[in-house]
Amino acid sequence: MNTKSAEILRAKGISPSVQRVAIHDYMMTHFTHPTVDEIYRDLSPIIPTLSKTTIYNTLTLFLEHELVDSLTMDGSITHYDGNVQSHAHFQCSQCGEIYDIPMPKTEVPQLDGFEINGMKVFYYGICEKCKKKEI
Amino acid sequence: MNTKSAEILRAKGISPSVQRVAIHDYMMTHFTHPTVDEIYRDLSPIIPTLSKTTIYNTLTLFLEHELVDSLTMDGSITHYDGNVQSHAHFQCSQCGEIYDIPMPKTEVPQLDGFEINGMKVFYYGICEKCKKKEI
DNA sequence: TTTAATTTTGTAATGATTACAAATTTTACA
DNA sequence: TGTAAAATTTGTAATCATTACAAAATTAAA
Repeated sequence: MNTKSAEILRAKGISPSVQRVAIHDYMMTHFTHPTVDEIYRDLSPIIPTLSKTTIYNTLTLFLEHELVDSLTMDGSITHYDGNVQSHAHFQCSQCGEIYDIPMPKTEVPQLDGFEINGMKVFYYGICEKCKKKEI
Repeated sequence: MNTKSAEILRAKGISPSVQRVAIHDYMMTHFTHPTVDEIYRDLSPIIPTLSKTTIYNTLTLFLEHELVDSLTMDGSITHYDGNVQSHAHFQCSQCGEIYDIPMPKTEVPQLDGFEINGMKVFYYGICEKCKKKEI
């Protein structure tokens, strides 16, 4: 039971159950943009009764409290990101890996009457590793 | 049978079947970011035997030939866009509608050894229509 | 404690997408 | 033009991610 995660949850008014603390701690130590399945695979050995429904519920709760972010870069699987600082993402179309990259500076679009409260920037291409394999 | 669409397909080396021409023509006249279901709903009265599988296959083919673009803004449904010119998108979190907006100018990120060949920019917020309803 | 509220769990349902094989249509060319 | 081969479409079934839901377990409150 990670005390740091428990405190962060309590500070948000979220009661720190074993599952929530474990998932929060996982997200704070794995900035690998995991999917629900990956989290389940890694945590179920530690919490044998853990169910995927709990992971879905918990991540939705964390999203509402802005403790995590979600991204769907390829139209099928939702990835979660424990890094909620502003940054962009790059996905390699060869190996599928998602990399964090700095958020490019942009002017805020002028949309009269629209309220903007979020932005996601995705880049696509081939990563260095896969580039090297090509040769 | 739209001649213009048939020609565009032929120019790409795609044989212009009735279904492909109809779907292409639909995308060139409905810049509403339709889903497969919406396309199916609108075209099946015209082509009664049309199947969703064909729509999926055709859109995948069009994606490969860069005749359309796809976007998954909310993690669940894939929307297709007949406008392949560079532009960004805004989705209203209230009504779900997707708006085209100009692509903001950005510096290209410096990623040594990475090959970038695509970029997607999504904004989220509340659109003018829903803003007015709030009052 | 006892009760109420919250949280988790497992199963079933849903919804989008893909696999696949049969049927149909199109294309190539004799 | 006729025929065979290739390409395309179709419908159904399967898959995969996600959600619904109600029962069980846990936690909090009185």
